[in-house]
Amino acid sequence: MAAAETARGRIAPLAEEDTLSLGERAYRRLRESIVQGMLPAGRKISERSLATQLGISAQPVREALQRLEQDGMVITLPRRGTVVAEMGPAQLGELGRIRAALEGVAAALAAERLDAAALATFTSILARMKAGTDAADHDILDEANEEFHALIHRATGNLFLMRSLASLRAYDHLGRRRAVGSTPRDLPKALREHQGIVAALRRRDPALAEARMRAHVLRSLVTNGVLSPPPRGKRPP
Amino acid sequence: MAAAETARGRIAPLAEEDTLSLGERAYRRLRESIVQGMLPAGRKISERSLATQLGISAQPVREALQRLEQDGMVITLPRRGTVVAEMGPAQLGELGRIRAALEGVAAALAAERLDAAALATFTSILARMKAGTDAADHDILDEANEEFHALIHRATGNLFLMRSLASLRAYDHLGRRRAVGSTPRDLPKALREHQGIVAALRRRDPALAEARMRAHVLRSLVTNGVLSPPPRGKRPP
DNA sequence: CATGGACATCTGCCATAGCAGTTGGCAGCC
DNA sequence: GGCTGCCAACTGCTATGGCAGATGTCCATG
Repeated sequence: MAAAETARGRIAPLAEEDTLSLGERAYRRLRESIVQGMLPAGRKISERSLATQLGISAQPVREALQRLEQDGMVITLPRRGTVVAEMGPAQLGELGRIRAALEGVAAALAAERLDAAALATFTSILARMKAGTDAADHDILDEANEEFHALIHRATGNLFLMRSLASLRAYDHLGRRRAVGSTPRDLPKALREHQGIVAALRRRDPALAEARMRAHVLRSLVTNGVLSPPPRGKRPP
Repeated sequence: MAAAETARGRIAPLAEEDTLSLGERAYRRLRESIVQGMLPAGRKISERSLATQLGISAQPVREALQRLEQDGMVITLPRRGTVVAEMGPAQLGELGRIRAALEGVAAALAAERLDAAALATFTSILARMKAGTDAADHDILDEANEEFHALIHRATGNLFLMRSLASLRAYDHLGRRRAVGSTPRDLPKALREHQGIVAALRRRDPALAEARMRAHVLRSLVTNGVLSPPPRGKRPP
């Protein structure tokens, strides 16, 4: 992340590398700037000034801000301004629970539509997860985990689901900060959960895949500190 | 009820009906046109021609189309055009299952945050539902049902959830068409489900409220024909 | 008749300019 | 000093124009 490395709140101009639209690039840049910590909550954002900072017009910036508002990351009051939304622990927890539910539905849909090629890819991903777990290599684990979920999302073929989950996963890096160094020894637990999900997918059992995926995401959120209590049912035995 | 009815000397805020932005109005108009059946699937939409039809500029139309693409209702191919997305029964079913999951999360969150005033409102809504069920009055039932869910959504206080559910509920009128005249006699069943959900909310039992809400939405989708099979568990005792 | 290439025309995308509503502050009055 | 009203400087919002890329047609060429 060398390009966007500037003073706090300052956004570097957009590089003209890709063929993506300016609005799309501005959207990704801004979302990254928010979840990374620059552009803190409550910060005022002006279409014009931000446009000059990015070296583009105000129109693509406006589109990016509207998409960010759809994601809940900014709030714009008509004729008054746009500010970065406050994201307290409570709201992060709610978004986590929403994401857990959606990941569950995605797993259920994937269990019905997955083809052989995707199932084979899971074998490779699980192998890398095993290696990363044994070596306690967080880089490998994060990358494999990303592919794991992305593969499931893609397998659903549902654009709405993919878009929603992409928006929600962006919040991950916001709530994970405090627990970055912890992750004591529940890495094997996460591995077993992933294996269990893949097993359910192979059996083409939507209900089981959904239950396991949802439980996995919820537990992951708990160990990462964004979801404080295990929301256990009221029957403790 | 007079809108400006406040304390002596107090002036009520202005209603914000027609102060909506052109982009927002174009978005709602287009979404309505799609779910109502005009603008059928595959129809090409041009920013410019649509702008002249609406009597506005191309920029607000563009914003509306982008939001519709986020909702999955249109697909725009860069430099080639924007077309109304195909919404087959399979996709409508998927969106229904997504919505069922999100409504469940909304019910769970509402069970934790609901205040006394909202709980009192549920009593009134349930009474109207009872009356509508006895009279088999679909207009009353639809309106009460709308308020029922909207109240739960609002109680969560989660903007992301509310936006997503608002987008998903728009598809309802797309899939319900064939079953409009049927609705044989499961109206009492829907009433009991609503009552059960409210009971769970009163007990502040998030897990129970979620399970009941999700089951209610899924069954509603089945009787409306958008979700064909009852996705029963694989143990048919 | 079949085929290929140039041109008119369409598309989404972006830049510029100006509008109307909001805010903050400063002068002027009580 | 405290309050009122005005003005300049913002803000988001919209209109207009023009850009490059994609499409379809038509004529020249084999």
